[in-house]
Amino acid sequence: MKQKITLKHIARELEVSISTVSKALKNSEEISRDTKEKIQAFAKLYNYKPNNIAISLKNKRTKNIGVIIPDIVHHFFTTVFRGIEKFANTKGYNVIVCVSDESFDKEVINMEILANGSVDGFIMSLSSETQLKNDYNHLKELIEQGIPLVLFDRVTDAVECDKVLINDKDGAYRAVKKLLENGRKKIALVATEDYLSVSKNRSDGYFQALKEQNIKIDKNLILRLPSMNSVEGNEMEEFFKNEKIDAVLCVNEIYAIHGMRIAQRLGYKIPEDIEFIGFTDGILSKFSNPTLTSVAQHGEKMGEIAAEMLIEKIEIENDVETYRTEVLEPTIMERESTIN
Amino acid sequence: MKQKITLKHIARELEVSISTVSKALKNSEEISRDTKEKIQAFAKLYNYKPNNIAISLKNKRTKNIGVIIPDIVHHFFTTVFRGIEKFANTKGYNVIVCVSDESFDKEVINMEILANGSVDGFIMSLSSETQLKNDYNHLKELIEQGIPLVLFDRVTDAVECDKVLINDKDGAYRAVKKLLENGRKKIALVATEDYLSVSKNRSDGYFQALKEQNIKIDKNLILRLPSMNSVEGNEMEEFFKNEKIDAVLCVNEIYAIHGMRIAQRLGYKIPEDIEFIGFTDGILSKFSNPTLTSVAQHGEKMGEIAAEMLIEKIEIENDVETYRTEVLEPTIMERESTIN
DNA sequence: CATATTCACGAAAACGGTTTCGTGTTGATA
DNA sequence: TATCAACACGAAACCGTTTTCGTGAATATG
Repeated sequence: MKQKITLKHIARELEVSISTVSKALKNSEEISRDTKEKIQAFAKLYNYKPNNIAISLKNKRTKNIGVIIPDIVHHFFTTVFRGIEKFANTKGYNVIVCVSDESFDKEVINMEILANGSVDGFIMSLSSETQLKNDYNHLKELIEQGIPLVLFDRVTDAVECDKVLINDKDGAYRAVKKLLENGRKKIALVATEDYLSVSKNRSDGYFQALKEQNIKIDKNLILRLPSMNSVEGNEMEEFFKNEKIDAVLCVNEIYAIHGMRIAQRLGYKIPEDIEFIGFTDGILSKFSNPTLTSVAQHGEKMGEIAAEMLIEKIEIENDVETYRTEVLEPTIMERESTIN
Repeated sequence: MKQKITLKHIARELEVSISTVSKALKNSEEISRDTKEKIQAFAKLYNYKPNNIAISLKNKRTKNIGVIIPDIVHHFFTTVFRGIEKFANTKGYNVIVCVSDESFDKEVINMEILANGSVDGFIMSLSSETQLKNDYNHLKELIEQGIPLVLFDRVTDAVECDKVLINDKDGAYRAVKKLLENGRKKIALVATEDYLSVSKNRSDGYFQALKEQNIKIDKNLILRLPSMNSVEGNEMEEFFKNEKIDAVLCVNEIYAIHGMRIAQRLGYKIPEDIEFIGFTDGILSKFSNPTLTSVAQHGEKMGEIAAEMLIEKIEIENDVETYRTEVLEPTIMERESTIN
């Protein structure tokens, strides 16, 4: 087992000082050609690589960024992560991921652990519990300490920092408008509780599109489900039985796919009898039967932008406190579940 | 912007030495009650938290583990990652993720970067290019340096280290056996090229099950596709047109879902005319139409075990070089695409 | 009263680098 | 020959901890 070699080893072996070795390896003008060549050759031979931790301690830069997301087994978050990772890598940064599991406490703990020197900044999307509690002190403290933070997708107005999100409201608005243009009259909305910022925004878009056409909001056409990622229970089945729905906007893929299956079982033909549009243009939308028209959120792009914003803040010297909010426009991916 | 406080600050403020502060905060017996209380109160007031980097440098332990996977936008890998992250967190470890993107070079580079002090050990799944090149020197060097490594899922016999994988061959074997028991005669296999260890093992299970029933392998019943995650081109369509296939085993979900759609378009009824079984029991299997019978790989469990193995190796003092290979048994999740 | 213990704390080294500043040697210049 | 700059290198501080060892003062012991 050959141990990692350090400057000290090289210095001792070559009978020079540590500083000389350090300078020689950085090709400093201070050191003579001969000495440099000797040291560099030796270093290459023994495959010397500087210790990242020591360098981090010295320049107070870790070249790590912390990413805190509610869930990793989730197509949208992984696409964002891919964007982050790609961009970060090109800039020489590594990514430490923590999963908050939609829990406020975990979010806080993860943040505290990483904030003590492990990372140079954070990219995060709020856990649902955090949004429910509406408590953002951990984020504010971070900013107080001068640690850069970029929020994406699930953001809040309560803290001032860089943000990147998609225009959820507009996405929903355009989706509903499309359904209206297709002649649909009874457009349903399947959403989650409103404390989730994205769900609220999407609902707002739905309302606006209807209002513009002077269509009264029908509470019976709106279904609110408790959990984001599951469709346990038969609320949805009851919902589709009771109504003469001819189109549905769902705030995520799972609701839409599940809704389509129920509709099909109940004898509806998609898209002839009932049209479906979902959010989160993920793998399910592309492979479902029929394929699902879906509002694409451009996760990878979002990740790239978030990483770019963060690294810019990290590497900037002066701390002018100016924050940007980047809003991406969603794209409606038309597939078989709507008439196009 | 309040700066992070250090031992030095506390020492200066309270007019004691740094060592005294350090000891007091660790509740050392060496320090008097009075002094300890004073220091601890001060530290709490100013929210002192030790600097992780300094501690890492001191004890040569980062409490970070590096995870290198071929892709993050991939259900199986994310479930494994979740298992790793969960277990690691309970043990006080953080996880740095790098994506190799199926590229050998990226795998090597990511490894080298992290190996210089950033992590205490690695968990990884080989990139396809690495398996194709069959070059594992980067792994061997790692082990040479005494850095623990755990390989999962896509492993190799060429390097000695801890491994955790599922019995792919047996999963395929049992899947095919089930199809045979259902009376199927023309069972097709849709796989990738054989250099991917998992695809090869699954093919082997397919062969074995057929051989046991003295069924001759029919090359026309085997389709090999170039890419893991895409189904571009119409090879599959041609494949299903030309054959009198009555059952299909696919080495992943995407192939299976795509195959089912084509079969349906061609007028087959699933599962009456043709049965489908896929691998990777992911989100598609649960939500496809019909739902897909699938070989579950227990990714989360796999991740937990990998993390447990790694952390054990990290924290063990003596370096007895004894390696384990843990083999998980897959589970066949029966759904609508087969007759159960 | 002299010596041995205990107590409470500080000095300093160490982890592995970077960087500033000082210094002895060389050759050029006056 | 005395002076000076350039050259090539080393000493030491520093980043923020931990930990060993030493030490002065207070107390206990003979």
